[in-house]
Amino acid sequence: MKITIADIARKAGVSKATVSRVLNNRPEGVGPETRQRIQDIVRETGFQPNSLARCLATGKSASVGVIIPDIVNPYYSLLVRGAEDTLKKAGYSLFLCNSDHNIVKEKEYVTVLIEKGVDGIILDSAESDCDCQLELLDDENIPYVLVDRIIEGPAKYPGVYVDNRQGGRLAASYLLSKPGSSLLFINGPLDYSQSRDRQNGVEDIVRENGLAESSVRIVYGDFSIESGYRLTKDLLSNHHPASFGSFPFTAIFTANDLMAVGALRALKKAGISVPEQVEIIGFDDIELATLVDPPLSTVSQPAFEMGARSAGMLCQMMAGRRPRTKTITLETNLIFRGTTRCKESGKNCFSVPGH
Amino acid sequence: MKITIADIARKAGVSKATVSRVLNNRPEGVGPETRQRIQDIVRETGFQPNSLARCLATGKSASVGVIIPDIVNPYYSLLVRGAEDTLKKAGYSLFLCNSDHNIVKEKEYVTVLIEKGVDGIILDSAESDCDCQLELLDDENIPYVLVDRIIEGPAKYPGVYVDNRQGGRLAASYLLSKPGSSLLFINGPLDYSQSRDRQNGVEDIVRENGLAESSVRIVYGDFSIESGYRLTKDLLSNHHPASFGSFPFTAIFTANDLMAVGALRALKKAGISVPEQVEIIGFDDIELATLVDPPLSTVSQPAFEMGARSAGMLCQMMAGRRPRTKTITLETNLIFRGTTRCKESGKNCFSVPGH
DNA sequence: TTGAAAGCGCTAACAG
DNA sequence: CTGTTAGCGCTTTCAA
Repeated sequence: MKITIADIARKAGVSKATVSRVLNNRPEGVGPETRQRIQDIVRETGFQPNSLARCLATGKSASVGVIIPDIVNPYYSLLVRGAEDTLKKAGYSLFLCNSDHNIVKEKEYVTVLIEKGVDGIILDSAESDCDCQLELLDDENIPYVLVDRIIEGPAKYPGVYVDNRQGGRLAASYLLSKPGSSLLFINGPLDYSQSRDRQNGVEDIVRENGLAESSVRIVYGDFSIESGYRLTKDLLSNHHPASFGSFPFTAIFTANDLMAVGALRALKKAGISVPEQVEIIGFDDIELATLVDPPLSTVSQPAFEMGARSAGMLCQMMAGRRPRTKTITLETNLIFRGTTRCKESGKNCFSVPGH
Repeated sequence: MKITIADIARKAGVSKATVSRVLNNRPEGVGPETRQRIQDIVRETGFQPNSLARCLATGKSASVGVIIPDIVNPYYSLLVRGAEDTLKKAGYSLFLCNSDHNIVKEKEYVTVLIEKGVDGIILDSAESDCDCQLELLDDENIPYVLVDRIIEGPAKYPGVYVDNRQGGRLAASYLLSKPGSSLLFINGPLDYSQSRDRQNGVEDIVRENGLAESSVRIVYGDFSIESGYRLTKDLLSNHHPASFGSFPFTAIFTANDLMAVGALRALKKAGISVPEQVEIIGFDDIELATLVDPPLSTVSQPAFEMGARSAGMLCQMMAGRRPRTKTITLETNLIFRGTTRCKESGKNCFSVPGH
């Protein structure tokens, strides 16, 4: 950071103000040949303005913070990618922050980001019942948009979500459509709003179709492959030992793909064929879903788009415009692959046999 | 960004300088009770110093840029995670930049980062024969460390790499250890230094053991699952059609895990059993490697550690110390899983049968 | 059309 | 121990 605007001004025999004007492409206030001369000098010298100084002067930093639980999780890395792409187009840089699902780290990051003078924040919060970070942001008047995880509170916060309840409905409604079907729902921890919503979705279906309570059993994993495996295996061994090769449910729905992969593995190991004997539907549609054998049917979440949309919304807010809508809810989609008997969304998979 | 150091100073009845001293925990120069009083006021008011202003004054920004090809690739996200963790500990924030393997974008980002006043840059470069970005950095006297990809040039650049040649040797030496073995090496594009090095490694083994040239065949994919699949399939169908269920090589080595997954799939589809008929070794050790069936044996790269080490090195440089070593080369490891007949590193898998 | 000057919020000598 | 005084590099009135 050697050469400054003052150097350019001196070389061009003008004032810093004039140089600043051409640097910022202000149409008025500079004669064409003066402008040209300055531009030439800038090019020759390879001068790069110090954006820190500019930010100090203007009060905006052209950077935003993105706080997510963990970039290593493909769902979040896709989301971040979506955000970065649209942010870059709008001229913003991105501070990446991994909270590890830890509300303390999350708050630390919010503080750091405020100090850095970010113009806005995209927050995938670690906790759904705590809005103290948001108070900070509100105090400082820094725009933010929530993503993925809903924070409950008196006020409605701007955010981009996916319709998790609808996703739950989609899966349950397919899996329970055939008479006599029964469902094992491996959900995530209930302190995630996503888990609660998805569960509401499957309960909707049970209720709306007047199904017996016993037709669905809900257990809780921790979103890991291992927990999906273990929970499924537990049911296999607790089941009557004589019935090796059978399973007490006709289908499994899991709150993410990783647990579905675990369940699939447990079933295969027990000699139960998928989807012939048991159908499986996951949630997320990560790349891995297409790579297991058979490829996993799943409820897809548009992670990239969520990142992009939240960034777009934030840009609006940073530009001073109130966004058109305070929250955006994206659709989920049921993707039929190899773990459901129905293989394509095109066919009418929901029709009850015999009708 | 409302309340400033001047406000605090006024409230405490001292000068800005004094407030600055306690803010920065300078031990000397402030009386204990003055210090206490100021700290109290800071706490009450929830004052957060503007780090932009601080940076302008000190000339350092406490942030570094990380440029990688694509955060969606699990290898890079792990690397970034490693960097972030150690950077955070040292008090730095991280600007994330995805270059998409595009040298133009990469240069853009280098420029942006310089303007942002980053204290340093970690660069996983998109091109191995272009060092013009580095000139920029050198001009500005901004420390940087290269990672993963070697940039050739007159000077040796500071960097953290993995011993790709050694990785190639490891795989080839196992795969070619048995008499009569032959190897299909599915490499990546040769304009990647990694590809060249890995190829050198397998060629080393051929030469050192006096094997026939024909014992290894090299083809080139693009690191995608699809290319691994296609390249393997080509060899299957070009092979004598009558010999369905056989393969012209006893083993496959691929330059990354994704292509190995593709190869595995092609083989399975052709009814060739892995590892009984053909052994496979990949490269990288991404999570997916453990999830395919059978789980993939592979040469592991310590992505997280590479990120962490490069960050550590950069911190040294940013602190003004020359790092102990200019380049760090990390070891690769051969991980035996299900696609090799040998299943554990513990056993002497390299012994020639009959000895 | 251009320049002078006053900051943006903080740090860092240098004096008291 | 504490205050004064300059800046850091750029933007932005307000005059000229």
